[in-house]
Amino acid sequence: MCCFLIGQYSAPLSKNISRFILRTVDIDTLTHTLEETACKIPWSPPLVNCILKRLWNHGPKALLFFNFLDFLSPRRYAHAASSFNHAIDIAARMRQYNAVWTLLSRMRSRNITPSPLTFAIILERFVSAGKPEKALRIFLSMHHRGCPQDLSSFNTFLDILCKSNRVEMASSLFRALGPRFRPDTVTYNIIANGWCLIKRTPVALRVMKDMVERGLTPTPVTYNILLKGYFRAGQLKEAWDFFLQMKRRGCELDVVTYTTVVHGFGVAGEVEKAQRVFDEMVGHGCLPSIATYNALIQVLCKKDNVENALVVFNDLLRKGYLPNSTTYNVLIRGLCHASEFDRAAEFMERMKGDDCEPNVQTFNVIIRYLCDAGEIERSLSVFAKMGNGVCCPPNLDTYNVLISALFVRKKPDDMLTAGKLLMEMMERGFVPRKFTYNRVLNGLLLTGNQALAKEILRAQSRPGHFPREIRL
DNA sequence: CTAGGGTTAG
Repeated sequence: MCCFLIGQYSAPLSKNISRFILRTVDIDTLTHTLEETACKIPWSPPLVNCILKRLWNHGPKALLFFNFLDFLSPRRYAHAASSFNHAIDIAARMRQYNAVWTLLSRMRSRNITPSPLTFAIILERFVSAGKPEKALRIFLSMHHRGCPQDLSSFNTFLDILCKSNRVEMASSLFRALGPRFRPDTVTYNIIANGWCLIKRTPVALRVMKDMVERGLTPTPVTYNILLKGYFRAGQLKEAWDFFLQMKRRGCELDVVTYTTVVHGFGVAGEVEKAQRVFDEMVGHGCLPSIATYNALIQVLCKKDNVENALVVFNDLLRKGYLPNSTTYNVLIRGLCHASEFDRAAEFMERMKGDDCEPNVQTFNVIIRYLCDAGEIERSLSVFAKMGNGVCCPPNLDTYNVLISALFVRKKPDDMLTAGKLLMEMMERGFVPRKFTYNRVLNGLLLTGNQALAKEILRAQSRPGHFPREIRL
């Protein structure tokens, strides 16, 4: 009963708590209030995870909150493994690697074994921060930290490398360690997909052949990977032939296959062909999913016109499909692209009715297009609608788009705004690109904003600062 | 977060 209630209320409760945390600027007030109210809140892992997700784009506060709960007596609350994973993910994204290791060892001292997921998170962050060799060392030694290496963690690591365009490294690792882990179909699919991601479809085909020679049977997933690869590489004819061959040979054509083809032809400008494949799939016993609709809508927005996309949107509603946030974001982008900002705003309102709240992407699209149209003020007011980060915290993209837009007109005031945004993003735990950082700093110095420049320099010297370095 | 399809421009 108790669990049921907590589960039921954890969404609104997490919203209130995370709003309070985001709103409170003063760290001592924050800590005191948390201390005073902690005993009245029914902490549970789902609730804590919910809050951590809402604080995702404010890393320092997320870690502060995590840390606060971690120091309550274990009788009152003890973090679950999943919460540790979230905290580790957040720390790693802020590139606070010391904090990552501290959290990992604290996890073990609380008798929680780091799971393969914990390591997947760590490996992913190191690879995407441009440190694949470091990631490799971590992978090779993870059994010393309580997590065994097996085929599935090997596959995960290969996949992480491939998704960050490190196929060559994945491939040589595959050759070197393959015998030890006994690769399966999944392993081969991951590597083939890796080559497809960098448009090397012939190599992907070779991997597929190797797989067959090794006695493994390709699955529908394998074929879909290759099919998508041809489209991505711009090999339309090969893609079409491959699709026909799949049909001829009686391969299972599933909804993913059709979505790939609709999207592939559409973005290549062959809208009619995309539409035809979309129309024929039902006759072949395959119902479109919302993703298929999203693909078609995006294609019409990009290569045809928004009004036709809206026809398809109304059609899916009539058929009883539930649009998701991607559906709305695609349409909103289409409307923005046609400079229909007011109608875009209408759709943003409409989202709320369909229980998909506008998300960061929604805001980012509108902010981006407004900036492109030179409407900086309007863009900033949409940014302010993110509730100063209380409703929908901005992410790295939001700041990047806005800051670079502030360099277009040569207004001194814009530099001041850019400086404030840079300061804010750093307070929220984002690591600005060197280029952005230097550009804003120079801009501030040239426009006589020495004070703010100094403040930024001070903040820079203590990374992850809010309002002082988070101690773990 | 052991593999495949929809969101961001160029």
